[in-house]
Amino acid sequence: MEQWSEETIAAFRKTLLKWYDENKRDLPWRRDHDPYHVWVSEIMLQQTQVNTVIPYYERFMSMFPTINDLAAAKPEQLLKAWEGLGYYSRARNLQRAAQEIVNDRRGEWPTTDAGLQELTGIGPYTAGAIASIAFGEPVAAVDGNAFRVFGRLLMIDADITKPATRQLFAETIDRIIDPQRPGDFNQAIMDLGSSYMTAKNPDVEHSPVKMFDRSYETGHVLDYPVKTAKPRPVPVDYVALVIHTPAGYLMTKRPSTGLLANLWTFPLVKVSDLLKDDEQKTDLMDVDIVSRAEQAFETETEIPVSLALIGGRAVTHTFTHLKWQIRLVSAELSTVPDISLFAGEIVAESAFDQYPMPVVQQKLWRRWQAASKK
DNA sequence: AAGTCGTGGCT
DNA sequence: TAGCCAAGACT
Repeated sequence: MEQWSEETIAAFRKTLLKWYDENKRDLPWRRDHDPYHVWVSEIMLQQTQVNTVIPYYERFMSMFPTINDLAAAKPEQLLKAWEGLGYYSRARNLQRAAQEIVNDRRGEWPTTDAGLQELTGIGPYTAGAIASIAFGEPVAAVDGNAFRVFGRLLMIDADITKPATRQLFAETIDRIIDPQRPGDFNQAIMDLGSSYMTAKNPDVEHSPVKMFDRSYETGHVLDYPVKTAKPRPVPVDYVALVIHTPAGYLMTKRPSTGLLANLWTFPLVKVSDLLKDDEQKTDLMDVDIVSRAEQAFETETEIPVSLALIGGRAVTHTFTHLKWQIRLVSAELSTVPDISLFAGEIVAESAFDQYPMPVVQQKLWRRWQAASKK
């Protein structure tokens, strides 16, 4: 990898910050340096694009204007505000950290990189971002942009998917960051990484720092940053149970840990759980799926139902590591059953907007609506 | 160290 | 389409 002289570092800072001063994006969380504003935006922006975050951020700040409002909010209200944004543990950890600050620290923020990392949900990147932007600490904020920008500028050959590599980048950037304007420096790197130095279609020719870009000079822009590919999502078959009663639909709240924690969906049964140990999934016809789902459902709930398969292709929903393929089966009940043994509620359609539901449930609902209107 | 944890955009 | 990719943290 390249090593920059003090002169090069000084020139880079000047060039980068001049460009930033003239071209920085006007984003809702850049109106001030309030740590609460910086923090909420940084959590939302984890693995999420700016354009997706903006409306969530605006709505969130109107619902929870201060950290005290967030600390005191009902968890279900918070989850509703996060609905559709994904990585829902972020919302839970956000409130935990708010309570840590409000209750344990008398409302006083830690003001250092190290202190911020002690808060729930704040890791090395987010701590660096808050410390530099809100508190002026000259510390790197090593996110995907920093990996990409400095990986290319300096042609750093370390694999960024390996945890140990983060330290190498942090040490490298800590020597380059402008100690007078660390927050602006880090944000300038982010703006650069989302404009001229994107992953797929970079425009280095017009980049303000192209003179500093060793990968451009040598024709290896797209070879950086170095990373190993992630495994493909694993297909998993499910059956969704659409139980309609005069009072509404049977809905379940997912467990408080794991995928889509605490969100509400139609009851979902993994098809492999319906099979005997020696049976192969491909041996079963759809009618078998229905009868077995029925048996499993009544065993668990004692709710008498007669299920019918909703035809057509499965609803598919892909997560980072899983690909759910869901077939719908339905039952129309003329009376409201006793669900006291069932971990869920019967929810009127008019009350759906009060329950946080993941996107996959919204897909199932649309498919059910389309099928039931035929 | 390697898996887990969402969603939408883009090619 | 299928496969990346996007301001990561936690276990």
